[in-house]
Amino acid sequence: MNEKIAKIFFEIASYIQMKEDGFRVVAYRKAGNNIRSLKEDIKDIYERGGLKDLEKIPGIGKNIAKKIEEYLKTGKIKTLQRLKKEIPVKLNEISAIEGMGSKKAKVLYDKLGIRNIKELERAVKAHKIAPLFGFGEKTEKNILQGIEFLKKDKGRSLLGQIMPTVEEILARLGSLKEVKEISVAGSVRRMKETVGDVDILATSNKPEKVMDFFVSLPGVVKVWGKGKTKSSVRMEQGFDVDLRIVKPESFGSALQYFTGSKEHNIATRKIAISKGLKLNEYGVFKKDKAIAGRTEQGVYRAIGLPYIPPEMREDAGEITAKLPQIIGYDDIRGDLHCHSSWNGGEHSIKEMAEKAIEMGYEYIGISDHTKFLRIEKGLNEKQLLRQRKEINKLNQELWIKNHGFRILQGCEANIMPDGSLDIKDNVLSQLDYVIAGVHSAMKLPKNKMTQRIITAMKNPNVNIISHPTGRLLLKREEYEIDFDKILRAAKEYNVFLEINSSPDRLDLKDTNIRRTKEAGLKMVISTDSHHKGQLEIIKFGIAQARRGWAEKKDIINTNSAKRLLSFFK
DNA sequence: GCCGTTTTCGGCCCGACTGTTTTCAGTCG
Repeated sequence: MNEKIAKIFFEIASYIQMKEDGFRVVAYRKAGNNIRSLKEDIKDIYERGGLKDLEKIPGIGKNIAKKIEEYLKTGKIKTLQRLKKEIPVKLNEISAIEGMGSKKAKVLYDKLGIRNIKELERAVKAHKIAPLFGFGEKTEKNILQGIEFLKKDKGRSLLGQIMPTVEEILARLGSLKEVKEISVAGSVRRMKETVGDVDILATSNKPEKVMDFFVSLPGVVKVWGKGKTKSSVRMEQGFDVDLRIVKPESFGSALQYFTGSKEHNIATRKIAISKGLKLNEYGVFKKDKAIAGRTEQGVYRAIGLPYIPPEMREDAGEITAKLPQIIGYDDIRGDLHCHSSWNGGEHSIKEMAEKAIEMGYEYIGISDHTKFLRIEKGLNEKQLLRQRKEINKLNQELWIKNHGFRILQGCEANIMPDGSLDIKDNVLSQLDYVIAGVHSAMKLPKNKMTQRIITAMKNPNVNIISHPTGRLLLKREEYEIDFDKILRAAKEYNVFLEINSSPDRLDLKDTNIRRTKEAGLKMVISTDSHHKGQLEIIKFGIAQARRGWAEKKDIINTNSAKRLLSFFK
């Protein structure tokens, strides 16, 4: 519910912004952000304490509290409906294009009557945009590029966005006594960074009952089809879920078949054929006799292959190669990229550390933004040194010592366009480690961008490059860099590349992870948490590392703090 | 629209970058 209500307030803010740039816009955005990061469902808060408790949430006053109540009671908010009626522009759609916001959308609507992407695309192609005041040739080109980019990923969602819903569906179905076995399949099981639809597989002696339950799950907005073996629904977040019920003796082979990838399946079927066998979703067959199918392990064994983890099933050599022992989901011993309340985040260093201890970590690295990033309340030299003192003090406290835990201090310094950092070296050298990252001027030409990052790597204080290629999934391309040159420099200057676990980054991506590993370099898996709950997204970074065939030894934060720090020497 | 050991009114919201302009608005982080 929180995410849904937060989105509505962001939407209201954007519609208001079409007309005016005022503090109301900021207020609605702030409310949206605060609702999004609530630990408790806002519905529960309301049901327990009514309007009064809603108003206790920072950024939420009388007015917005009332709107939340209105939504919880009626399922809509009149203000938003009125705004949409007044300006019938699909703002969500248009502002999904990089570089497009409320103001530009307003001009396009006023001058050309453009209401959605389709009309916008037509206008761009007819060159009606460039002559408008404030627009031009470049804008036209950028819009077209943005639209193409959106189309390419149309219908796909971020894995991290849908995962909570998937896990909930699995839990609900799994709790039915009629369900024997259950598993997610498809690209979700392969932990692909974006997914089209969700496939779930189950066995049951009462399929009708399970299907009845499935199509009436909370959040289902449309039932595409419902049968005894397959049902398909649309969830309110905009993705589809298929549930298939198969016979127990075929569960393994069906799981193998529906997990894919398609290319991996073609390759495995060829292997089967070469051994005089037949592999399909019902099992592995010798002549007409099933010799496997009950379990996935059995299927791979029957065709003479080792068990291949789902994350590796992309026909990227996994069939023929000697499989590495890829990193496990429990191998990480600490998180090095975490922001604290010093950056305006919700949680103090202590709270972040407590969460890390709860997760079984041995250390946490606090790496707050530095001064160039004003909006993130970036720290200056003085503040970093003050933070150093606070961390030293915390490390002396019993609750930390008793856990053998340690807080490390880093920072995430900004790499300026010339490759310099925004913090003086004599301060950087007093931290336990330094992350450097690009947060501005992302459209530099390839050689300049490459040189910029390499210059930063040359700084002897720099240990890690955060989100090295700058991509934002479904939104922004990587910036142009010569990745091989970056790898060579990383080796020469002993710098580690980050695998950023944020579901919209996952940067490095799987193929770059593999290249990095093959170049003989180690990496670090981090969350870039701005909130203690986000420490849990490490699983998406680990998944990406597994997709890139990284082993435990390739990831430096699978080591103890002591060993880890020795890598930075 | 929210907020208050200065306050119930008057602050809050910064800077770089881009693509437009010829001094700046819009967007993004």
